[in-house]
Amino acid sequence: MRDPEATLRQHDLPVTAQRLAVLRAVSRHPHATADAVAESAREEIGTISRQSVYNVLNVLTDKGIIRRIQPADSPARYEDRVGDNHHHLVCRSCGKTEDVCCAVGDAPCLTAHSHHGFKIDEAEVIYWGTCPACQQKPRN
Amino acid sequence: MRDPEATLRQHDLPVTAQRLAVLRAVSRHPHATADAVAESAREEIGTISRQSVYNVLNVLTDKGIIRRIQPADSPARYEDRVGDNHHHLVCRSCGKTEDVCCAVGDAPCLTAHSHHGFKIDEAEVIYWGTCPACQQKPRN
DNA sequence: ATCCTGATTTTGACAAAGTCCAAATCTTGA
DNA sequence: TCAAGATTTGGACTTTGTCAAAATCAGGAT
Repeated sequence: MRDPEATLRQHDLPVTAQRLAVLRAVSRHPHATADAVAESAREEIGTISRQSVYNVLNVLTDKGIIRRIQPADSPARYEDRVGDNHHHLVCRSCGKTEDVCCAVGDAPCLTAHSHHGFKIDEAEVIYWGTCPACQQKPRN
Repeated sequence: MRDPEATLRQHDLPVTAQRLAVLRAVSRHPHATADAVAESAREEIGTISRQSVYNVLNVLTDKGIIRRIQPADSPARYEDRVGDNHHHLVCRSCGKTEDVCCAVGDAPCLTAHSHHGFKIDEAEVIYWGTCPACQQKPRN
């Protein structure tokens, strides 16, 4: 993220230490959970309440400044890479998450066309697998 | 589901009233939540503990007899349509869920190929949108 | 048909991830 | 510098699900 402060102002959000810290934490740690964001933010500004972390993450998500992803069996994760339609690759065993550029973003199966009368606005793809590190470890 | 009892036996699962009731509930109500399954099962057999509902749903899922889907902002949902690679269409507003046959199941973007060294075993797709009923209602 | 053994069910406590609310504090614009 | 409205905080609470121990049940052997 270029300039967190400018980003906040552009979206008419008062600039606070908490918001800057959370925004930078998300920027530094793509796919971090709220908990991890809180930890990272605390390293920067000393202290921030759990509720504020959620408040900030929610408002940033609502404004489209960050994106929330919610894979099964994982708390929500956040990233500041927004505006493209990239997808995710998640390790079933440890939760490690990687970005994946959709090779054929406009393939028929991913195009938001009408089905059952729904107005479709997004096709979300999650690739499930096992990361290199977990492939080594004995399967528990 | 053809014969719930036979299905249980085929998987070496002792047949119990609770398992039959849960299995039939999932069959009758595709995409039902654990809570909805419990309600439906109770209509059939009078009473079943919350824990048993979870026990049964978990064992059936582990055996591959039913499938669990976990869309963002929704409790887990269950369906007995397994073995094909169909995807889901979910209403952002009310959670209504529909099955979607992937038009191009083997499109490059959905093929489980290697990325970042991960061993990929599944590509999960969720289409997000607004269902017909919610398109009518005023947007709150 | 009855009994034994291991599996299943039940009950109640517990855990994780978030949200709600009211009071205190801070940002911003005048 | 100040007031007004927005943000932050702390604590209680909710939802969804799991853990553990005791009670009960299913299925095979007698």
